[in-house]
Amino acid sequence: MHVSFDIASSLDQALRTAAVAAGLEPESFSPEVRAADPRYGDFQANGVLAYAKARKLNPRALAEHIIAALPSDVGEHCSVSIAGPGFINFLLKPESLLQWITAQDTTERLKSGATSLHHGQKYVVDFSSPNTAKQLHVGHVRGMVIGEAICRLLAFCGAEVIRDNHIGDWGTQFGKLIWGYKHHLDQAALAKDPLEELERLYKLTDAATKSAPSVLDAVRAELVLLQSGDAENLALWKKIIALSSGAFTEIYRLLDIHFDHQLGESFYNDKLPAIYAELGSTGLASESQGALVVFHPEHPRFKTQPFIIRKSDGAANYASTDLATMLYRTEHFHADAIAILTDARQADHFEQLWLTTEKWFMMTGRPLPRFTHVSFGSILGEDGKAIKTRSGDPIKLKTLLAEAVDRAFVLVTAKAPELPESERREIATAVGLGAIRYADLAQNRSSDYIFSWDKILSFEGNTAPYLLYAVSRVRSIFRKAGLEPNDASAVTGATPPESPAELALARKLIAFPVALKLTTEQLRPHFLCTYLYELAGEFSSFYAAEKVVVDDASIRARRLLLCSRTLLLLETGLHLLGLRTLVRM
RNA sequence: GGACCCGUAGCUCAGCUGGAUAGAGCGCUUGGCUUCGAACCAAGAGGUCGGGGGUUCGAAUCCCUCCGGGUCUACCA
Repeated sequence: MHVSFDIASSLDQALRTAAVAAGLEPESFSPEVRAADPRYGDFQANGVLAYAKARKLNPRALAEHIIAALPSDVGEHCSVSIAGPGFINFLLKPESLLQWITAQDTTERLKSGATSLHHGQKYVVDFSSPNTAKQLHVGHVRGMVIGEAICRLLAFCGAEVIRDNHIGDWGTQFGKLIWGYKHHLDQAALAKDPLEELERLYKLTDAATKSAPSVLDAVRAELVLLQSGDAENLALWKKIIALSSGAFTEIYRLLDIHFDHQLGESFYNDKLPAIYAELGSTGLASESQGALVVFHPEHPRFKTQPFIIRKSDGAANYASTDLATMLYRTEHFHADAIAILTDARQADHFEQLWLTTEKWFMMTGRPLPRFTHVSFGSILGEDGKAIKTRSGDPIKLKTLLAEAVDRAFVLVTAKAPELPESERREIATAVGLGAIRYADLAQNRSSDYIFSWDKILSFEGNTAPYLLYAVSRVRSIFRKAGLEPNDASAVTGATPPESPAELALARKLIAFPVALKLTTEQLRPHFLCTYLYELAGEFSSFYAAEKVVVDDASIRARRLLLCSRTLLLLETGLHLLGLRTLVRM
């Protein structure tokens, strides 16, 4: 065993080797190496317990055998012990901690270490995917920031990532928009603020369809006309798309969100007849109440709840286009994995989509990619209900982001009035946008979360300001010492960590790969957030306990080394999450 | 009715595919700046992990059941 980037994996390998030598059945032994509670060591292996249990063996005795068979170099790097019912604990020697920390000296080095996690896999990530002609609001932000973070993380870990913004540019809302445009357009308002006017038309028509069935029929007719290629409706459609995409781009730029493709629903329009035909000929789809639907008899609910792939009026819906999208991503992009980000309320739809796709691809002999519906909960107000403005409308994303920056500016000005205003503005932008972003990432995406300005802008706790503050403190040390953080000469001659605070920080540093692995395997960025927060915490404790710039050259070098790598991991991690870091704040 | 998500300290949340004495932050109590940034750090109090069964060496985690909250459930996405 050498001190590799991913020590847990090295230990896993060593344990598997030892297990074979000790006479275990290798295919049924999984070492289960994980980061340990610091009280017990750096890593622990729990797999012996399960193996012994299944065979009614004494787990401690079995652990003894495995340890005795471990490759000899494991012992050079860590002390190994058995504890409790049969845990194997590994405590890295300070010299080995130093070796890892010294080696991980640049973002590129970290990336090359992380590459093995998802090397060779091609991911299509579908995120943001707003509806055309509606403004982005607070409900869109979580998918945007989680999606961007997931893309960056997967790419960092070696995957080839294709980012696709699957814009809703073809659905029923266009029936409404076109009908509204034809009957109630206010030209002056359109010239002044196109999105406001389009939104007004949409709301007006939507309300009208609910009170007058004849309007609903008219709206549906407009959609059918559009989807069958009517020239007038097509021209209107193009105009509406152009107006709204400009507004999206503005926000994407502000939040540093990027796409390789924007293949909206309309892109799949000409591919739909083939889908209907295939699903019909394989027998998966059938006619019901005039619509083309798919039932899943083996499923408790979807045996009676249909997946409607073509509406009774012949128009497409999002099941139609999503099926075409699955096919296109498989055949054209050759995706190994597809991840679609939407809020959890669409879980039914994606479960039906996947069940249908599995059967369809199986019956037609197509390769089946992995699929993950990366769902997430809603953002709630402090009253625990869906967050809204006083008038009951959703909060516009533009407004929310502007308020975040404004609030951060007030805080920055209070704490650092001596900085020039331009710099305070810059800091406020990074802190304000970072706070919104981090709040969306730090909590497990499965649950709803309660939005609170005071909480996300606090300098205490698991927040963006706390992490950015830690970064600026490390930078300050180097600035005061007249050094660059990545200056190798400042850290040459570093001795292994010694004091409790040094050791605790060193041990947190080496756990970075575990956090990356968890995050990208489960597509849950909060694992990385938790890790970075704990790292910043260990740094703060270390900083309070030990003076870094001391006279003794070797002590100074080893503490500067710890600072340098803390900075590297914090900045790398925060950038992967999409946050901008600061030199001063 | 059915399905899915959630229920952990007063509040907001972690707890990594069953592991060691369940952890943070806020709030509360107390201590620490003439010393690299105190927007910080250290210490303390605070829990029947919604209730009840079960599976086993071991359960916040898995199974069953009940309670409470949310979401979805045929032509919106």
